[in-house]
Amino acid sequence: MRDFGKKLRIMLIDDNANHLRGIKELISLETNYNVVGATRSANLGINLVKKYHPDVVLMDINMPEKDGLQAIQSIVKSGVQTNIVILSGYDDSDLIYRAMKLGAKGYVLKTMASSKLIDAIEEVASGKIYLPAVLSTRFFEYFQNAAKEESKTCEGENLLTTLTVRENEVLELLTEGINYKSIAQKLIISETTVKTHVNNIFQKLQVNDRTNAVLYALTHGFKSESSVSPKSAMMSAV
Amino acid sequence: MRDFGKKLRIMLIDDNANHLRGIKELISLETNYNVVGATRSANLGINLVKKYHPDVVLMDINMPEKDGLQAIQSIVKSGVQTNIVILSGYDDSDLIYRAMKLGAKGYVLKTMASSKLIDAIEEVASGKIYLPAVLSTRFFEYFQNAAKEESKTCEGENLLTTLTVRENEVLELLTEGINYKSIAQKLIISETTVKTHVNNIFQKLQVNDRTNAVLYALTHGFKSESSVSPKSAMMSAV
DNA sequence: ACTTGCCTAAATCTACAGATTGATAAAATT
DNA sequence: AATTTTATCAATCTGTAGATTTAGGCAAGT
Repeated sequence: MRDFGKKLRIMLIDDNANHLRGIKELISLETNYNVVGATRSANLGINLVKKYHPDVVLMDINMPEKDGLQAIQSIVKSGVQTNIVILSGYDDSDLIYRAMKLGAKGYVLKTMASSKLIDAIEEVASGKIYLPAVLSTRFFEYFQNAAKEESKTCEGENLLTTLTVRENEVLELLTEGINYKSIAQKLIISETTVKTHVNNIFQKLQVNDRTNAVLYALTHGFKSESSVSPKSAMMSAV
Repeated sequence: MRDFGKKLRIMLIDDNANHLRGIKELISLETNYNVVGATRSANLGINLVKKYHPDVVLMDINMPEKDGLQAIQSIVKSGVQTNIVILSGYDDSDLIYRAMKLGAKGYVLKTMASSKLIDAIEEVASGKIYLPAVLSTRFFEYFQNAAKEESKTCEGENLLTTLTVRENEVLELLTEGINYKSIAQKLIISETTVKTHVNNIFQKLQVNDRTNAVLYALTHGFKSESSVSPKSAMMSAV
């Protein structure tokens, strides 16, 4: 939680000198903020963040030297506890999506009123997310679209449901890339029995080999019985 | 875009009779809304939505008969163009996450001021997302956490980067579950060359067979060169 | 000129995958 | 009681996967 007794330490990163100065002046007007760094270089900015651990980082996302998204990643990966607010000229849904996915806590357009920037700083500093309604809508455009695409692969008579309990067990081991012999040992049955099961699985999943069986399983939401917590495994797009 | 000349057609689904009545009365106070249906049954509600195509569906997410999340899924799957606003007593981050992922356009807590509900209706009816700041923060708690978990699997010296261009091409075909002969035909090289590449891939990825190579590729964010648009493939958690 | 890395390829060989057929016994359905 | 499904196993056979070794051509860097 934010300590109102102390000034918020803020870091600015923007390759555009004019913007940098403008923002700096804007923030200087606020008595309870303290600009601990301002730089036009993304790489330098990242190092400064690591050194000074600011409460909030205001960062442009369009920088020539280093991609803003990469910069977010670098800072997040570094483990420094800070709150990144993206300053962007664009409201592309996928840019917003990626920035937020990488761990940005706020996103503000440069065209927005400067008061929004102050709002953003306050919100993220107190552990909240700041994403104005317009940008939130943009974000969800991408997010829900991606989710829809994904759900398509799970649709249409999921053949996995036709598998018996035993076949599920076998398939689970198959998806771990284990060979017949090891599967037989793990399930304490003979290797030929395993082969029988695997063949039945192939027929049910309408594939010809284990690689395709595993692919089918993974792209159709196969979950092992044992795994209680459904591991999230959203991917790519980053 | 919303046509302000016509009244917004609204559907209510809430298993709690008192809530249902309360919301109905609340909405009736607004002159430009038209409640085209109100039911305590989730299943009936879904059918009513299919029949009457309301502009907005206000739906409780805690219903005994059918899970609210499933209800969202049913409506979205049906292809009916409508905007679902979730009414919930809980602000669990994963509940919000799942509801939004399934395609809900708004999320309002029952404890919130009734004016928020009106706001939500207006926003979603005009194609926007309505997610109050508190709930947005909750949503991103889950979202960013999931993304972090995911990124872990991609971390640590991604061996995929060590692959040559050609090896990448071969690996891509491997991940499609194609055999040596077909790969050779597709790349117009001999089968033995393919084997050589595959063996090199195995060594680089530190695996012994194609199944494990494919598994490694899929769990470490393998992307083919050709795929321009990064297909999102976020999964599970639903 | 020399080294290094990549793509290509052949030959050989072992081991495992996968197809096929057939059979038994228990369990669940009807 | 009769039938179907499931789980188990055996034997056989073909094909492919994958390991290994050797090697030529080619491009890029030292």
